[in-house]
Amino acid sequence: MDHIDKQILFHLQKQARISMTELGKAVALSQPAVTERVRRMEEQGIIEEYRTILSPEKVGKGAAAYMLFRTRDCHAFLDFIQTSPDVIECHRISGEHNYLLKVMTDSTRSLEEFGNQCDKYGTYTILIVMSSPIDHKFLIPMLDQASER
Amino acid sequence: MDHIDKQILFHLQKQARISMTELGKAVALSQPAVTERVRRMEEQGIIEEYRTILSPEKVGKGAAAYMLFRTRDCHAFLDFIQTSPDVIECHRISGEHNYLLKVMTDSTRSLEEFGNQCDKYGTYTILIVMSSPIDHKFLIPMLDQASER
DNA sequence: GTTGAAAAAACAGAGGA
DNA sequence: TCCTCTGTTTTTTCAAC
Repeated sequence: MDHIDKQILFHLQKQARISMTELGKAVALSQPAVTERVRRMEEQGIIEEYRTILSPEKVGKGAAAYMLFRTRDCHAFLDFIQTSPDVIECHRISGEHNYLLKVMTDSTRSLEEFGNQCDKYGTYTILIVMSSPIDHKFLIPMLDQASER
Repeated sequence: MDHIDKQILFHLQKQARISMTELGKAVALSQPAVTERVRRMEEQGIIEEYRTILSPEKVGKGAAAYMLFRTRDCHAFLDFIQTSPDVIECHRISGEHNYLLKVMTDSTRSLEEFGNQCDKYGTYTILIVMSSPIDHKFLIPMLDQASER
C-alpha cells in the first residue's frame, strides 16, 4: 500500500459512489490504473465494504446511548442483543464491565424500555449521548505532501 | 418513506456502489423509479453519504479502546481530539463523565501513549476493546412480508 | 503505468397508462 | 407515481505501447 493507494482510500471513504474515472482525476492516474488498484485492495480485504449512511433522526433512531454491561451469562446475553434491532454495536471490553453496547432508538422513553428488557441479563449503566462532536473520523486522514515519499 | 423506500435503503446500506438498474431489480421497480426515489431521499437528508469501510487491522488501526473522560476545560479538550488522528468518535454523555471517546491505534502501546497525551486535559478510564461481537448493525433491518402494508 | 477504440452498461428524459 | 422506450453519456474492457 503506497501513497497513491492511501490517496484513493481517502477519497473513497467519504464518496463511495465516485466513478473510477473521477477518482483517477483526483489522484492523477488513468482510469484503468485506479480500477486495478481498487480491485486489488478489495481482494486484499483492505476495502471491506461500501455503506450508505442514513440520518438516524430521519429513520427513527434519534436517541442514542451507550450501556456498560455486566453479565454472567454471556451466551444468553449475546443471543438477545443479536436479535434486538436497537443494539447497533457490541464490544467486549476490559475492566469491571463485560460489554459496551451502543443502542439507538426513537426516544429516551424507548431506551428505558430497552433497559427493562436487559434487566434479566445482568447489571448496567446507561450513558445517554447528548451530542456527538465527532460522530465518525475517517481512518485515513488527508495526506500532506511530505508523506508522499 | 414507504415500504419500498425502506427496502431500497436496506440494500444501499451494505452495497453503496450498486447501480440503480440492479437496485431496481432488487425492489421490483424500474430504473427511473428507483433513481428518483434515491434522489429524493438524498435531497431530504435521509441518505447522508456513501462511505467506504476499511479494515482497521490493514490500515494500522488494529487496537481499539473506549475512554470515559472527565475534563474541566471542554474547549481545549475538543481542540485536542479534533486534531488527533487516533480519536475516531467523541460523544458528550450524561453521568459522571463528560465524554466517551473511541480511539483506534496500531497497538495497545500506542493507546498508552495517547493516554499520556490526554493527562493534561482531565481524568479518564480506558476500556480496551477485546473483540466486537457486533461491530455495526444497520439501522434499517430486513423487512418481512408483514410490514409491507 | 499509458492511451485509445470497441463493447457494455448505466443513466436521463419523454410520453403515456 | 410508475412504466416502457430511446438517446446519450459514462464506464468498462481489452488491446498495443
